[in-house]
Amino acid sequence: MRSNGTMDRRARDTARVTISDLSRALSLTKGTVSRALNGYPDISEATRNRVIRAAQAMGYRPLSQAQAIKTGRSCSLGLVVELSQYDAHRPFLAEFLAGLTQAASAEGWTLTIATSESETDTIRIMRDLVRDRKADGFILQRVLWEDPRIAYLERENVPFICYGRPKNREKVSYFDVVSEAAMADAITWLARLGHVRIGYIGSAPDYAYSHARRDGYRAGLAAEGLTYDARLVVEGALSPDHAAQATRQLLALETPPTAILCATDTLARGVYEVANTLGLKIGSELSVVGYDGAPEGQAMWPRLATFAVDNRQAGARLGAMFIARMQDPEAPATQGVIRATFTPGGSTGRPTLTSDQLARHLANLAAVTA
Amino acid sequence: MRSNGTMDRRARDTARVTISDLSRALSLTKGTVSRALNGYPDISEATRNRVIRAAQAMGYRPLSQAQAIKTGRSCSLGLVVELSQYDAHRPFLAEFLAGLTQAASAEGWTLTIATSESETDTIRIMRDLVRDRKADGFILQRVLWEDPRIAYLERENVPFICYGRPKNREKVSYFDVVSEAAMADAITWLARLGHVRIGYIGSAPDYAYSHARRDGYRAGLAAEGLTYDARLVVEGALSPDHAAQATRQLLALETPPTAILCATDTLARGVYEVANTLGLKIGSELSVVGYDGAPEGQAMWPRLATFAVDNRQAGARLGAMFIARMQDPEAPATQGVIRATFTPGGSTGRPTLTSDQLARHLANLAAVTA
DNA sequence: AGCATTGCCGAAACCGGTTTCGGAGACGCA
DNA sequence: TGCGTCTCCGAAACCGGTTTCGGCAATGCT
Repeated sequence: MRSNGTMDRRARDTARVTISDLSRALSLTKGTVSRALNGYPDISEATRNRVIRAAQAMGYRPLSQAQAIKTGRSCSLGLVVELSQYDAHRPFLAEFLAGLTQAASAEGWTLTIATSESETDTIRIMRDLVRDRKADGFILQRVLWEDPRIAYLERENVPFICYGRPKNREKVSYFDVVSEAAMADAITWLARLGHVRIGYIGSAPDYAYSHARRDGYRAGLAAEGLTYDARLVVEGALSPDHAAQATRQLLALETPPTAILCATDTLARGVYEVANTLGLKIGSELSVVGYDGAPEGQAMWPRLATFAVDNRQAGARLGAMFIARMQDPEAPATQGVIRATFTPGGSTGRPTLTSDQLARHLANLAAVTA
Repeated sequence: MRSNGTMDRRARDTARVTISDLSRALSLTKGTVSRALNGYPDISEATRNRVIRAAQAMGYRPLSQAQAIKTGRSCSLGLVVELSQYDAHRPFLAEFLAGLTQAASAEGWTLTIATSESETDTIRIMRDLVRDRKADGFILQRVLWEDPRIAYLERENVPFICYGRPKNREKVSYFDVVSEAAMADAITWLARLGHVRIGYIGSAPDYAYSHARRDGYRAGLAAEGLTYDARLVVEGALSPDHAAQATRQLLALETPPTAILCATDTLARGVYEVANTLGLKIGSELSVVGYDGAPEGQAMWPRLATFAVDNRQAGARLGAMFIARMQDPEAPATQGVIRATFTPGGSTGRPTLTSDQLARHLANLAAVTA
């Protein structure tokens, strides 16, 4: 048994070709081979090529842990996902990880992932990870408008990159989906259908994306020549329940919205819930638009019109940007964006009732229920 | 700039206390300290305690990468998630990772995660990960009934543990949720409501869980004294579209089911879709039960009755089991299970129509539509 | 008292790399 | 021919640990 184990280890070890094997085969010293492979200028091109060729032929790959103890870099990017009460289920993670790991493994990097329960927990975990050299830096997702993680990492001089655009974004590297454009597009879409009063349910202003989406909503109204009415806006919703309450509030207005734009698909669930219990027909008597392209939107009936986010591409871009940044720390902050793509659904349509008619209809429905 | 970077590195390095620091403070050699901490028998209890106490006081934590190059163990467990066409969105991942990383970090381990696009890709990635010592072993999720990953890892003698129970499970370590019990419970629940003809839509038999759920369905029928009718069973569904087709097939029977049990929540989406387009009232004219407790079930209307799976606990248990196994490789395979918890929803109710009445009703609806 | 054990620790090699330093040889130039 | 310079590589220290080996002192035993 025991001997079996050791035999296996030995078998695996002999399978691995070390820098000593390589140097022996080339009749060079370890040091020379190392410098040749790492691009030191004091190696002639001839021997450098000879070394590289031999390394390739023998299948040599440096053991990153051995490098790490001298260089301090472990070639692994860290991701600490914070499990808050509301967005733990967000399924974007799988696709995002796919992109990240793909970009990482393309460069020979790996992804070290950890989870935390709170903000302070996150920072503690990040500290431990860099201290133990388990991560050279971090990808920050769900960035806050004023993110303590950014403050911490900047102070400690640990490399990082954001998925999202925080408040003071000039010096930080980020990648993001421009959801403000999506929100504006949604307004255009709804306005062309004939909607005049369009409500908005936004999420917590702590998050960076909340700002972008709210701004997009206002920009869209302006572009379509619709007047902004503060009563049509409810912000700070995080769960379907919050959104349901917001929906009831919006529908209780004397001139209620005929369409509601939600900052996330999850919030749209609350709108559906209220509409379904009231007996309001979604897609005609009330139009709804979400954002995220989450599978829950596909589970709704009628299917939720929303904006699909390519989280995989985001992950891939973020990973590539991060690694490039680690390669050349002198380079300035890199920034990039993509757009979300609209995916229509049965949840929008021409308004069959005007705002006034809708108010009366709601009164009737309430009377029937009572 | 450059000097800035090096200064930071030095600052971080001095912050880290090495085994040499510790040995110097104790007036012992590195070797003695190392053996003391690693439980070698040739160290007196007195000095061992002295060392441990000092280590704690000085905040010494061995650098895992340095250990790894000698021991071969990197104290990181690998997870390769395979992004198949259908279950990529499954949101279980976040909770599962939470459990895994929690268990890992409790023991000072980390989680290295990678993604792959196919089965052969997965095995290639696993091979690279152990070769480069980025993972000491693997957690296998979504295990297949006959899983090539298991065959590979057993052959290569790489430690692993399964989330799920494959075909030949005697010698493998696993943890699983006993979905067969849930399926049987679902039958009981439906039978008590008055359902006699209960359909079943199962997923691809490749997956290990498909077997458990199908068996549970049959066991439930037997327990309730209901006869098994092969025509009420459709298997091999992977997407809502497949499930929709299966639903149409079941409803076209001369004596259609008044309730449909689905192997997953995702499949239930297909049932809803057909019912909604036909105008069939879910929860009265047709009852539906799912499995997984996915958020999409909460987005459906009426809310899907399903079985919630505690993926976090599963992750935590799997992580702990794996690490324990690595600590003592001689130990026999460990195995454990938990049960899913039923979460009622509006999708089930007493059948307002018998099977025959439902068939006539469906004929009417079809006539109206045509 | 003499001798073989045993317990406990130091010394040193080792793991797989990186990095510094110094020197041999080729070369240019007077 | 002599000398300085430059190119390129070897030698060796180092990183932070682990593990083997050997020896000294204290014990047990006759």
